[in-house]
Amino acid sequence: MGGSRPPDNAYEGSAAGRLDVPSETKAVIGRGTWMDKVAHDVLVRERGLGRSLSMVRVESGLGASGIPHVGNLSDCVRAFGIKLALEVQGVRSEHIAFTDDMDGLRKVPAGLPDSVDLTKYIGHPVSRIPDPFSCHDSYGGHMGFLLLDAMDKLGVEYVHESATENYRRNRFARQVRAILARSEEIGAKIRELTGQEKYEEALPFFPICAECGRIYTTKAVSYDARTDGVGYRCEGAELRGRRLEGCGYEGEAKVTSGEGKMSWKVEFAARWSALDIRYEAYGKELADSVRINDWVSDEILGFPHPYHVKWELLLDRSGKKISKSEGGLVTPQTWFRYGTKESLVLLMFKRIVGARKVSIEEIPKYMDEFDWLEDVYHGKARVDSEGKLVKLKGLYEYVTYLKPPAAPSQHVPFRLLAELAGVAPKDAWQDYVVARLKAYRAISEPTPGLLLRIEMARNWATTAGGRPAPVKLTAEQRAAVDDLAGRLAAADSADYIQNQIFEVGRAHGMQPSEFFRLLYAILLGSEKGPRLGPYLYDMGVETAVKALSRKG
RNA sequence: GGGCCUGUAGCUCAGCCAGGUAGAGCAGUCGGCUCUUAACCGACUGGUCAUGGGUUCGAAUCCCACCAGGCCCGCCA
Repeated sequence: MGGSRPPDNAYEGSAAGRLDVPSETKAVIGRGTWMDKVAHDVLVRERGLGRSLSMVRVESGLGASGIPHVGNLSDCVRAFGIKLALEVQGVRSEHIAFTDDMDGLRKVPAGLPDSVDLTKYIGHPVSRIPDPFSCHDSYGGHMGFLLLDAMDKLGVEYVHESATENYRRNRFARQVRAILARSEEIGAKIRELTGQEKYEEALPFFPICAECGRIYTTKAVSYDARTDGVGYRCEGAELRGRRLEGCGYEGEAKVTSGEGKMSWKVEFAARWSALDIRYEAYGKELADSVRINDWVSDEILGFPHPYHVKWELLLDRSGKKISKSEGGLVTPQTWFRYGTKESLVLLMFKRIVGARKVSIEEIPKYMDEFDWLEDVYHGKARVDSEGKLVKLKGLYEYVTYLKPPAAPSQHVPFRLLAELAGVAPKDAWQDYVVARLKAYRAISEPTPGLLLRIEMARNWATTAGGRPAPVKLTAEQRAAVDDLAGRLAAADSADYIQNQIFEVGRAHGMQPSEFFRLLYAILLGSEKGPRLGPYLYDMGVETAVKALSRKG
């Protein structure tokens, strides 16, 4: 494959990430989703390159420098989706999840336990920093675990690799030697492609300082091919606008024994080559790094770079990039409190192009959309065209990892569940919701799956929806509410309470609708709510009186 | 300096990645469910798909240009 030119020269800025389909293919590829399209394009390209298709590996990267959020996870889940799509096309495939745990800690994220003073570990490889949660062998181990745990919960298959392990076992020996031997050429190329001048001076390798243990403060200045040694000085660096002073140590690190790592500008290429990766997606913030890595892979390592898809970053609800170091991020673990795994996988599989806003508020939408997809798949919901039907069925099949259940589950709109669960009496919310659903004839008996959803809906409604703020009442309103509270003591049925509300309202010169709004404001913090008679009755007379008597 | 995303009904958005008669929810209007909020049911109203070109039998969708808002890169990994 030496001189063969890859069909898409991503480092020239052309086709990377685009989904052009050859115009002659009108037939549906695979199951008709973007993943099938990508898998198809990967295979077309691989055939053009003449590479073996006995195993087509895809890779995703796992950041280990902070609490992983949904955006980090989506790269892994989508890579798994591509693996499934490749298998649909009849080739064997494997998903490598690669943890970047040799990376240095750049900033202490907010919201971590203070059992470890992390500020003194700034610049250290995260696999050599103690775990502030004290449950894993290192900081990086903990963060990596959170991602692997989320994948396990989602049922995503992967083969885990860690940077630390790979360097220790000297898995990149051939690549690192080839890169360092031609570092001058690479430095010039980096400057040409990105304007970054740094690697005209320094080698693209970061030794871990033998003296102070930090990795980003060192500058590699020489390479001896006979000894595999890199000479370096610990001279400090700019990290996120702040100066990190070096310790001044000068020494030599072996590139073959885990005493340092390559810069990201060349490390991806080394990984692709060493692990034989044929596909890897990337976020747009890495576009420049990927262009250089493609060139390094092709020209320095003689390994035609993997096919790429570029995804837009996931955004928070205000449209900003999700940041690990700021609060309010949606972790996979948070999502699972409010939504099913299918809802999260749907979010990730639905589209690859375009930005996605990710926030807790969106969860009901994905819950309901999954149910709808399930109905479409099982022929219980109509779709306008045959083409759309094929694609939607395909999407459903991928969300269920190509093992769709024989029959749809019990469907109740999630917002209805949330509404009911949110207003339900605190000590009997599940019974209350189930009783209401039966009354609405939404269900006859709840399945375990539905009970789980009710719990998620309650979490969603009580946490994400917020609690009612105290209401300020006029003297007249207070009198009316107190009057009602007084009459509740004698209540022996839901209907009685319902009727009393009307009577009390009128007795105090209010329109019924006005009085109802007032009561909803006091009880629920909203203008609307469930039928009040049964609600107050279910709540229990004493509790109801207490709730109504609460002073604003 | 380079690149990306977003712009569709009053509001929030879907549809765009593989072109085939513009959609949903909410809001509004009218009606039904015998006082009633919720829920539900029926109907109605509402969009030159930011703008201008191009390709096509056919464009919200593909291409080019342009306007507006936002983001990423040009420290670093």
